[in-house]
Amino acid sequence: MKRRRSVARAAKTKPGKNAAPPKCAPKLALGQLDRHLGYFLRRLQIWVFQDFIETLRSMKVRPAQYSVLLLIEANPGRSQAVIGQTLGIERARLARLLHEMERRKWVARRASGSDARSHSLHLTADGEKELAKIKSLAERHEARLADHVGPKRHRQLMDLLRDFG
Amino acid sequence: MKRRRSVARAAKTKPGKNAAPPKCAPKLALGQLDRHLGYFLRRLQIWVFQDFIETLRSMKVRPAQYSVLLLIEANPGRSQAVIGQTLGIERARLARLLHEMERRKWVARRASGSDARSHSLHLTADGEKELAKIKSLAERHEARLADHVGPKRHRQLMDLLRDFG
DNA sequence: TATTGTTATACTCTATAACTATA
DNA sequence: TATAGTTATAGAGTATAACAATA
Repeated sequence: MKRRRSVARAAKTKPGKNAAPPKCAPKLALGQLDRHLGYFLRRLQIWVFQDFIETLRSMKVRPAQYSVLLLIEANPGRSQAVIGQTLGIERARLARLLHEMERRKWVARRASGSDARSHSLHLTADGEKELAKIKSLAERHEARLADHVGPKRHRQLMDLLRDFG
Repeated sequence: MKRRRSVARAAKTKPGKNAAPPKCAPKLALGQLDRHLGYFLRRLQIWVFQDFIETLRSMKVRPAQYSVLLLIEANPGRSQAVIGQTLGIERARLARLLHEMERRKWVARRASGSDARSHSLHLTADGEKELAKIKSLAERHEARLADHVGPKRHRQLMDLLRDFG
């Protein structure tokens, strides 16, 4: 043993794959984990995020960005505070997120008429055009998800989760 | 406006609350978000993690650590590779996670008899004692979760999510 | 005094690369 | 050559603190 303190210093020799290989599942006992809804929720959530990110890689859009774009589209002119509260995104984080989307010319922050402190958020023409493409990829992702869990289970989960909260 | 470049430099005056206030929900239109299972999955997942972390704050145990402890308890002697694959935790991250748990004297890494490269993982007596406390707190969290979504929905979600995968 | 948006910092988590010891 | 475990680093995401402008 003794494998510590002897490390890489940006030597760069070969690519070297390190990602978790598919392999056969080892099938361990889950113990108490089997009684935690959060565990199963999280397993599926990981799958969803990975598939979403993979499916939308060409557009370089992450789940949080996508949700912000959709919310601005459905509620143009609202403030950052309201968008952030609805999605549960910290206003500090949302500020940086929007800065990036402004840089990409997808979103415009205009002065609010009623309150000089707040910005009113809008999609640009470019943003709307790009969002159309993004939405079609997101639909492809959703179809894959329905296929992954089974169409019936997909519908049941949607019903259960949507009409609470 | 013009609120950029004029910033804090560890001035430290007052605590100042910055966290998202509860407030009344602004009730925005969700648009296409309403058709994405991942969105609702994530909303609930965020609630679960926050409640779990809060409930187990006194033990300083996070969800990933908890899942590793349970899996070692249910499968003593297995290797890091197998534990990590089962939980979907990168081996790099698991190594640091276990380093921390070893420091706390909850987990012991022993040499494997069959393969000198791998470690076999076990709970220490201390680890088992602490895990008992942790599990009782985790049960309290699970009860709160059942209360949050409703006992019936909790059971339905568990059934749907458990028997797939 | 409180709120909106901003920047900064620290920590967790994920992903990847590179290294060692061993197979 | 491949695998198990380690360390390092970079990027998201979360949480918190502090600030300027405004209410």
